[in-house]
Amino acid sequence: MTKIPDKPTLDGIEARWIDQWESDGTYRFDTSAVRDQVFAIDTPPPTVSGSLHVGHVFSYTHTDLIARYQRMRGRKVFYPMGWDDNGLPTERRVQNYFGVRCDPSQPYEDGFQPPFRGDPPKKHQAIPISRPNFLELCDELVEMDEKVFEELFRRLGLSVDWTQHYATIDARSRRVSQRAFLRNVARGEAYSQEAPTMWDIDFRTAVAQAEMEDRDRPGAYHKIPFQRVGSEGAIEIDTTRPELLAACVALVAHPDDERYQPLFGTQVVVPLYGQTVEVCAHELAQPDKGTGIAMICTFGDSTDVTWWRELDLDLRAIIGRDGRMLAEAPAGVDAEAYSAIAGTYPNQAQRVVVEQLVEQGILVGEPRPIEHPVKFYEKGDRPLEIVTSRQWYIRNGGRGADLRAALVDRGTEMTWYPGHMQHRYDNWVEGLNGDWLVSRQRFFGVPIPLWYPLDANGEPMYDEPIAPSEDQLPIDPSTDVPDGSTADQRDQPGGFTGETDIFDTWATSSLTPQIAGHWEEGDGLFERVFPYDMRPQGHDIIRTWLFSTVTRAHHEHDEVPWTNAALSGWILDPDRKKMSKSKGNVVTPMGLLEQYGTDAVRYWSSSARPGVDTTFSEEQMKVGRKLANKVLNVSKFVLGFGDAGDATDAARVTEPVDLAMLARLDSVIAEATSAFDAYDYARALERTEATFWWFCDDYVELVKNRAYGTLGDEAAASATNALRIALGSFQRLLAPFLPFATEEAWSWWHDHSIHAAEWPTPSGLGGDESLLDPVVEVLTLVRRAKSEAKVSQRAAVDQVTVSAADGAGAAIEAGRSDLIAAGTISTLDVVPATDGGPVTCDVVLAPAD
RNA sequence: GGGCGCAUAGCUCAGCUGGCUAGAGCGCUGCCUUCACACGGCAGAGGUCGGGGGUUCGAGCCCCUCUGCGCCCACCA
Repeated sequence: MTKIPDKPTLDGIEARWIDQWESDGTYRFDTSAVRDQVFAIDTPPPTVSGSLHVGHVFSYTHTDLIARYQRMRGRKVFYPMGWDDNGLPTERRVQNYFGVRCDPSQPYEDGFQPPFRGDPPKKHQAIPISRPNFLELCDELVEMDEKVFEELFRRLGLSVDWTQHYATIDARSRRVSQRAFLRNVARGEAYSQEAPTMWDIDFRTAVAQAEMEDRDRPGAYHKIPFQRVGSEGAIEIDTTRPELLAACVALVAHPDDERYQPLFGTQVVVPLYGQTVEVCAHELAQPDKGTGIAMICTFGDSTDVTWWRELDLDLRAIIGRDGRMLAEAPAGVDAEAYSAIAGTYPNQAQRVVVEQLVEQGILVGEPRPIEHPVKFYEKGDRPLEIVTSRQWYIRNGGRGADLRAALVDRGTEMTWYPGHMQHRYDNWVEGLNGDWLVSRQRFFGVPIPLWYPLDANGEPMYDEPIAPSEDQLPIDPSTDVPDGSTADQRDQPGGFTGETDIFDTWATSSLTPQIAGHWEEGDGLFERVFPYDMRPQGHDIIRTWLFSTVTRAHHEHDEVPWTNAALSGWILDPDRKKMSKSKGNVVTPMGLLEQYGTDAVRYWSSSARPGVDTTFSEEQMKVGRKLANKVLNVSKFVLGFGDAGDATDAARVTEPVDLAMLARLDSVIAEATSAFDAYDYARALERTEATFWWFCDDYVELVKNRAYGTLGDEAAASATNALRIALGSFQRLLAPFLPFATEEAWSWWHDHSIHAAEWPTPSGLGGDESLLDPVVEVLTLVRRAKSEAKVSQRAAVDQVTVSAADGAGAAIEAGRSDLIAAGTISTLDVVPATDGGPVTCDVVLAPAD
């Protein structure tokens, strides 16, 4: 217990309590707790290489509200924190920050110093460095970034147990990720395959379906005739990608299309390049699109892949991994014609091809511009191409109806907040069109833990991968050697070669429950936390993080990884514009916390309903600051009555008015509790806050004279005990939202943290809640009379005549002495309302002195 | 093309299974420097609940329909 300050203030409150909580271990997880006592949270690991923004403050506050509530309900809260630091975003940030790029052909340089640490000049040419040097810089930058994130999250008051943290690149994460994958391989849930895949030509890596997005891009239909073989005439097709004519392997129309039925099975000649292709039939061809007949290229889009596979067509690839047209013309294609586009990018090739078509009089009419959706990697700048390569996949139902149905069912085994978010999950799973591509041709990530034997010719035998044993994990197959082999057998015929690909970041972050819970690490933690109680996350990553986590848990544990999914909404700019960057004064999360105070910013976050997109509002933060201030001031006032200490005596609360207040408080406790149980923290706050202001503005004003002792000791004791009981409840009801102000005020009369205190329960004293409304109504009418007369609220009143119906009249009688004191009233008469209408007042002010 | 969400005061939003006169905060207007709080308090003005139908004793809430905004998904000829 500390002394109540004369002038309570919110300034500097955060630093003090953050230190206190840390040294007291207030939020430390009890590792001896049994599963039933535990509330486990699968915290989203933020991408540390990204910038901090108010969205972090927003959604992480929501999780913390639930954590604090559950802790006060007596649950042992498992609330870890992770950092998502592996993967492409980190690589990109390292390149931009240090002015380097990874070139695996470079030798390692001991003690390498990058040319820059932050902000290389725009003209700077990135310096190529070795993969190990590059990874060292990744580690260095990630460590810096994580410090900044941790500082913000601590300042935000997150009740995280910081001893339970992980990073998706750390040894435990690599071990868990590799172990889970190897088990997938052993059970046949993961497999490798040489196949056409979506490919980003700038990052030079394969991309999964979940990471693709459509962007509208201008294009143009080009009408091109294909001469028929062995008969007169030509077939006209429309294409937006004339540069792929060299890759054309067939034409295709719908089998029911009468225009083309006579042509099925006949041959046509591809313009410019001369290869002969067949006219085929397939249901995916759309008669109403273009001319109703399309050219199939390997590969222009994913439909081409389907046609190629199902119609068993030739492969005539022309786009390489670097996105350029291959140097050599494919089989059957006129080499001289092809040489005009060899080595160019697709957009350059298109210009060349269209010129040739025009010069030779082949193109029919003018190209017709259109706007059409084009597939992009969500982090990429140029359209995805389709390139054939060997990749690893994990089955996710995209190629199997049974698994797909099972994963849809998993969605029904958890409760979604808000409920309609489940539609997005169903939508996504049901729309999958391939298994989950987990391998990436990148550098900073968890290595795929496999080697391949090399045959006598030095060719890898991909179907017979060599796996390490689980006790060897984590490994890096590019430096580690499989059991029974020696380092000098690496890359030698008859020897082995290491897998060079790494996992996509989602392949590891899909295992956050296993990583945070120390799955198979032998310390018994996992059994205490899995399946988790809550997965909080943004609705934008349902198709990635949420779905992939469900998939991994389904394969490994045959269970859902958690029972409740809580989805956060987005932050919108008040002007519906880009968040303030253009306005010069960038809004940084830390700046907001410093300007308004943490509690105020948390209040704004807390007032947003779960899953609802919310306007960024500094006004709301001001309101929050006001509320936090009020908590301090009313606490000081209430605790100023009577003895110090936390003792209250409910038995001494005897006045009907006081019992009525506690009855109202009981209702609010019940409402807030059930709202929190349904993850609706915003409703809990709204109900609590409204009642708290009513308590401060009306109830306290009404009874404070009595509390001072003007009506005797018994009456005073009733008021002061009721005030203290209510104060203790309000402080605890508000504690999840305003952890700092409530802790401060609580400390004035308690020895232990409010955040370890028990969630309030209804007093059950049986007061009549309806009693106070008529009393407060009279108080308001008296205040109005004074306000309209433009006199001080302290001004004396000679006579108040209240007209009220029976019930209201009785209530007002119960509050008579408090009303007289609060309103400075000499005579208060209550008369029955003649028409049973609302309470009215005739107020006669005392003459001014 | 399929799916989902939103539309209530000038602004941001509550209004949970239909039920007294539709609420809050901000903003606005007026007043009060009252012994917890001027980072304050008191009071006031302000709404045909997006349009149109329907069910019902009764609709902001349920049904149909239209309009506008936003999001998710879909094979890019």
